[in-house]
Amino acid sequence: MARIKEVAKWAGVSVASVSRVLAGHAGVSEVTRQRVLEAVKALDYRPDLAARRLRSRRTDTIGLIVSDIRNPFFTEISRAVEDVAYQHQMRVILGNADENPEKEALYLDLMRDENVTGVILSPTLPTLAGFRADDYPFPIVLVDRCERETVADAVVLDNVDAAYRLTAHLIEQGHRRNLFFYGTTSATGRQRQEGYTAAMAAHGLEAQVEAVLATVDAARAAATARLNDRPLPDALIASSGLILLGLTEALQEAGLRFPGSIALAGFDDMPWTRLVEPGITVIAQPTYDLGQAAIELLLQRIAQPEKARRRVVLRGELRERGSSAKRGV
Amino acid sequence: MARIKEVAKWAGVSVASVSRVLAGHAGVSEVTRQRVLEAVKALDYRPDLAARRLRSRRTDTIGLIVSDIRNPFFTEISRAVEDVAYQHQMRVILGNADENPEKEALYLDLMRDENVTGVILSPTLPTLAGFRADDYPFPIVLVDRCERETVADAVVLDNVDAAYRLTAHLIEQGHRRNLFFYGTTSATGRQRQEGYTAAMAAHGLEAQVEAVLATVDAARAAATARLNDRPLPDALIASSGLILLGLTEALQEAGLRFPGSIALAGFDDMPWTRLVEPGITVIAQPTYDLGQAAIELLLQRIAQPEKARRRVVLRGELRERGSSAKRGV
DNA sequence: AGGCTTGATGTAAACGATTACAAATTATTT
DNA sequence: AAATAATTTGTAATCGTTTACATCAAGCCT
Repeated sequence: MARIKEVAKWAGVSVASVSRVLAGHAGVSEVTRQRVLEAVKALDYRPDLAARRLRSRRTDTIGLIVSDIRNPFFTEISRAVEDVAYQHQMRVILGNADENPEKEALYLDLMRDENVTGVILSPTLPTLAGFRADDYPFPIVLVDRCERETVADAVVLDNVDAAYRLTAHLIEQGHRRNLFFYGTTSATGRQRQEGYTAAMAAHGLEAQVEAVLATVDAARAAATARLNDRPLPDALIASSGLILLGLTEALQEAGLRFPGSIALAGFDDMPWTRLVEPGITVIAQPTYDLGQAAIELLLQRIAQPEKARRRVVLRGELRERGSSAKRGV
Repeated sequence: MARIKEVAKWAGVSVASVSRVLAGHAGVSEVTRQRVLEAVKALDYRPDLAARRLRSRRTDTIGLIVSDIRNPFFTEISRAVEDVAYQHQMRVILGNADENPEKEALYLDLMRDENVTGVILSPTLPTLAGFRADDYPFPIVLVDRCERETVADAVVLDNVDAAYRLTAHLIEQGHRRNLFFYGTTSATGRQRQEGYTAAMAAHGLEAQVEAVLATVDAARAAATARLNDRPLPDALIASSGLILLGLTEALQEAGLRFPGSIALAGFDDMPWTRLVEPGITVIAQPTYDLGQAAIELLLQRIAQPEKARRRVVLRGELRERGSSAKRGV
């Protein structure tokens, strides 16, 4: 394996010149530049990243901490982050925190050990409480989950608005007794619940909410329990994709068809929401865009550490499908 | 930020002793061990990973190269790999090669630059052709895709067997004219096609196969075209989750119900295969186990480079659902 | 008691790059 | 043509560890 020393010797220049050429620094003549490039090619030289990182104190690595990569929402975000990162010759280290604040802290620690250039984080509520980006030795961009106050750069959906529109749509379709299921561990659940409640109130309807763990199983169990209510709710609303899956399973197990027996709607457009007949009405999140925006915001923050905090808010898209069809009178 | 030097001074020992204690090396007395540990805690010392990696020439990092993390199959594999890796204090670098051999080569190059300890790779067919693990400066474990010859450590499904069983099941249910869709870019498609063909032949039936790009869109388009055939096939079989999704969409768009108009079955059990009524019959792959086996195999290979090559073969599980129900005579 | 292991510790040389600084060369100005 | 500025190059220090090797003390054996 060739080292910078040998490249320098081959090209008949000093190691400094080689380093300068490879770093793209100015102040090196065209003739040596060419000679160095030739030597690099001839020897198939690859700079040793460990050495570079040690001396330069830059790792060109960013950390991505999410709850679970298997959640399609985060899968897509991770893909976006990786795409952009690699375009900028940066690496990504992923952490699955499983909605567990301790694991989040653990991974943040690990990111410190790795001396990452920056972190993208989708925090649980406990971590978010009292969170200050300044407490960390690297820039942090929050994604998906963030309280109102601008305590860190963030990229989020307009959750209140999206939930409002989804709920209003159901009401317009004649569904009045709508039961809202939301996850307890993330800030989005709360915000979406707010939007739901506001929409209900705006139409003079009483809000009914059910807080559950943000997992498929918990949602299914909670829904199954509520399906014994009489009269049945007009509609179930899920504040996330995992919960929507749980509700759908519960309805199917209970033998309830939608929208005939009960209407259904929720967040996140997944492959199957179109497929489950007659299609499930959802708010589609611009997931890839969220991830892309997050890393681009992070890269900007890295380039300009003193710039004012920013908060990017994206809008969800209502996709009307059969599951919310008009209620017969 | 504390350095090893300061820890040594605080503890009243040499840097060598500190290093030895932290590396867990033998030959250090209990009293200095304790003193060093105390100092580490007091100064909140974290060894600099770049320096460590430079000097020790070990990165404790493994590379994972798959086609697309958004394919649930690989999402799950990646989660398994990361879980085990972190348990062993190792990092994971992910590469999405998008079924593109050039990108695969690019990521393999990148892994070399990163001086990774090992790589887990799910190669395309072109990369697999003439692939030799020995050509790389790190151990490689193939996952999911691998030709017969043992040219590298590998963890795969028994694809021929699984496809055979799936096809045989359909035939037993009375479906005789079964059309098999498989992806052209991966070795699994071929192997599954073999199993399918063998099962058809064993029952005196003629195989009918359709090779498509392994994407949802390509599968949907190909299926839509074939749905004009008269008479219709008795059943469609998909050789992968993405293709199965495409077929399902095509059937739904064509207004064909299964198993009434046509039966359906395929590979990969996904959240929605249960949900799309009356449920889709699939071969469930032990995805997490595949990933886990792959990294464990890799770790063993790293520990014992000279050990004989190994090939782990896992078995798929047939999950019978409504979509393959008995055909009325 | 003196030589010989054994075990614990310290010293200093790596690892392979980047980069501050000095030196050398060339171009520009007066 | 000398003085000055600008550009290009090289030397050597440095990043923070690990680890080969030397050293030293203590225990054991004859």
